[in-house]
Amino acid sequence: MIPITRFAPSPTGFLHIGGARTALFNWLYARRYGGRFHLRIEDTDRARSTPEAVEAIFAGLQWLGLTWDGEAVFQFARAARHAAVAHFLLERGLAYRCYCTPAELAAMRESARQAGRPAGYDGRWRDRDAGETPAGIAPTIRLRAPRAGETIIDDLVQGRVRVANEQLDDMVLLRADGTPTYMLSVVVDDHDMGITHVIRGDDHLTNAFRQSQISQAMGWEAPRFAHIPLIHGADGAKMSKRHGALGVEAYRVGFLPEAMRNYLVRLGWGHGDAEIFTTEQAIAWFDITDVGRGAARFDLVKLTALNAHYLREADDARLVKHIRPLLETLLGGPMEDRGLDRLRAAMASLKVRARTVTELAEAALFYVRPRPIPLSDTARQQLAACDPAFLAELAALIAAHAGPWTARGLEENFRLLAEGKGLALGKLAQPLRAALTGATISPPLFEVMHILGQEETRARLNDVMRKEGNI
RNA sequence: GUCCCCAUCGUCUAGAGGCCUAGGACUCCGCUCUUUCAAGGCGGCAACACGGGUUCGAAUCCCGUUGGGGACGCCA
Repeated sequence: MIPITRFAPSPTGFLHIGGARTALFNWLYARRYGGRFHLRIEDTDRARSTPEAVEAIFAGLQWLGLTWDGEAVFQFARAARHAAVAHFLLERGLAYRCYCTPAELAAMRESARQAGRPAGYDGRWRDRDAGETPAGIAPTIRLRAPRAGETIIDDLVQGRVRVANEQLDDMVLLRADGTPTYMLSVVVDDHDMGITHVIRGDDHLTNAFRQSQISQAMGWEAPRFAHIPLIHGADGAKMSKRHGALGVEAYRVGFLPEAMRNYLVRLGWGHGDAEIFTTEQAIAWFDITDVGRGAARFDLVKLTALNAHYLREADDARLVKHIRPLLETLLGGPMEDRGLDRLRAAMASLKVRARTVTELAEAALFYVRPRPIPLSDTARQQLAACDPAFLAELAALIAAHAGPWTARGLEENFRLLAEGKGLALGKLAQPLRAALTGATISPPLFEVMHILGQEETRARLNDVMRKEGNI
């Protein structure tokens, strides 16, 4: 069977990390078996759905590279079809009108709970005559669900799960205002869209029982279900929009999409000892039946480690482009071409030292800062502890540097000086590093000097000497 | 309260009865390399929740306990 999957978020907030993984699994499964992956926006909650959230979902999926087939389906637009299905069931006697008020239902739930019974609707309108209908109350339409027996789901992840039908109540299909409920809409849309595999969070597992009852009533074959475990936060509880989850856009600045994909797919799924692999490999290896049943915790530290890896692998020009806006924000203005040239030259050794794009930008900042560059506290201390005469000596060496201004040539020169004075190379490298980068840690010093150029190097050292001399 | 699901190092996982004195990754700690910091290389700490079965043999199968999670809406 060629799978047709779907990701069906409700646009009531950002696309959160758990939703992103659900989308990823659906996408992976469809790709793996040459099927199709659809996007359906479940916007039937008119009060809470927003166009901004729809945009956030589109943007989040696009960022992750999870392209969907065809046009996104907006569920609300199909409300008439959903209502028609409800009426069809009503006519067949497979559904009925219920005239309970919300207050009555609340009281029902309360007393059921007190009595230790399942807290659902008791079916009091299930078999009443039409003549008994109260005036002035708009009814809902409820499914006439089976009362005996059990409903069984053969879940691709959870295995065979069964529940006694007496645990399930007669769910509302159509609200009093005539709009369909989620439960109905999902079943109708999945059917109409030809969805073969419903891959979603296992918070929907109990919904699957109800949905399969609707399918049954309509005489439709229910899709295969695969309920994947939720992602939990660091506290071990469900991560959701309502509970501490961040939207994927919160990660877009600092993380690479390939890192996020790799991280997310490893949450609940693995392929032997494989830790770092391409999306193509993931597609080739992925199978929904291999997904584990235990919930996984979201671990930012590991995501960061993965991101560091992908940062090192990433193309230099791409990263320069990526950090440019961050840098311009830090700088408070546009960057000169000269700065871009420096970044391109420096990126190779900058990127191996950063774990996030944000860190990368911060570490790159000294290259593009206008003089005099600010010094960190530790850099300042190192410089203050330095004999001004020594700094002058370094400056002289720089000014007098003959031959090509290359990392290698500079290193040779400074090694000679160090040897002549009986000093370790670090003794002269550190004050220079502090002066040129404003920090005590940086990419290799002679590379920095090379990229900065002789003039800038000389000037930065001078800045420091003047200031130190004035102390 | 009722129902459902889950349970291997701190975290993510490998493991589908003997290959397990339980493997990998992240974290942490050493060592190495080294002009700083990284990266790299080498090494280390660290787990089958507990109790019963089944079996010649169980991390792997069954039952129970405990712990965790989820669902119980005219939300999705």
